[in-house]
Amino acid sequence: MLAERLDATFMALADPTRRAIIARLSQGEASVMELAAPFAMSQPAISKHLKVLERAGLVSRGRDAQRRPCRLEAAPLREATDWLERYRARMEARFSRLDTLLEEMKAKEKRHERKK
Amino acid sequence: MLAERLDATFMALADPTRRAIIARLSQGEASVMELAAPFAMSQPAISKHLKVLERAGLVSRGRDAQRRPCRLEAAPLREATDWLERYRARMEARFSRLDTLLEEMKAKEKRHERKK
DNA sequence: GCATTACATAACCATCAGGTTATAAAACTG
DNA sequence: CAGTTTTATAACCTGATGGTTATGTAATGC
Repeated sequence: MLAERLDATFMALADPTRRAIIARLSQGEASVMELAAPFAMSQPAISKHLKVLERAGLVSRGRDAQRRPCRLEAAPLREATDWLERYRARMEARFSRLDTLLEEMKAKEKRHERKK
Repeated sequence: MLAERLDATFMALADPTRRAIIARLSQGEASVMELAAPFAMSQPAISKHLKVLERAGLVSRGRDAQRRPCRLEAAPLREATDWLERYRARMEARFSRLDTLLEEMKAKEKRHERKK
């Protein structure tokens, strides 16, 4: 289901370490050691973060001798962007259609009804 | 700091109930009761979700008698989208520049170096 | 075969997220 | 003023997150 993928994707994106890993991987593959280097954090911690990213489908891994190179996957990023864009568009459409005014009128009306 | 706002925003988006609330609010303001209605969940639970959304700046609230109407805010949605787009673009640029091939060549070279 | 490198897994711990019920508070209603 | 509606807060529980250290495992190099 889409909802669960979005759960996993947004959850994965909600951590600065994981976003930094994504930023790094957007410039090309990297091994776990390479990814861990910039952080003041143990290697298992990075492995855990990678598993979270993998679970969300954001990262896939290959094999090169002992290394497990990580590659960024586009699909979940696209799904997340699509979701955001959809509701941003909907909101802005409402705004530009001046529904805001209509809405306020309706709100005042409701208030009136309740008072009656 | 930007990172903390992104933390809060993505974290807020990582829950299906909160995404449903955002979807609802993209069509106009709503009170807490109205937002709670579709869910099999207590009112305090919804209030908590709203507080999370508010902390991320995704939702702001007004006052109409006892009601606290919720309004969706565009800024954090835009920041989140921008972040996603940035790295998606970077990744796709790399792809279309055929860096993938260069990368594989470099990878093989490295493997060679290590073996030497 | 043995040591090394790169990574994964297990066990553990503290904190937080997401829900509950019960209660308080704030504003209207009659 | 008393009662109702709407929302917030407090106290509590359970399970998941994010980190640690210690250990296991798979592939390579000598």
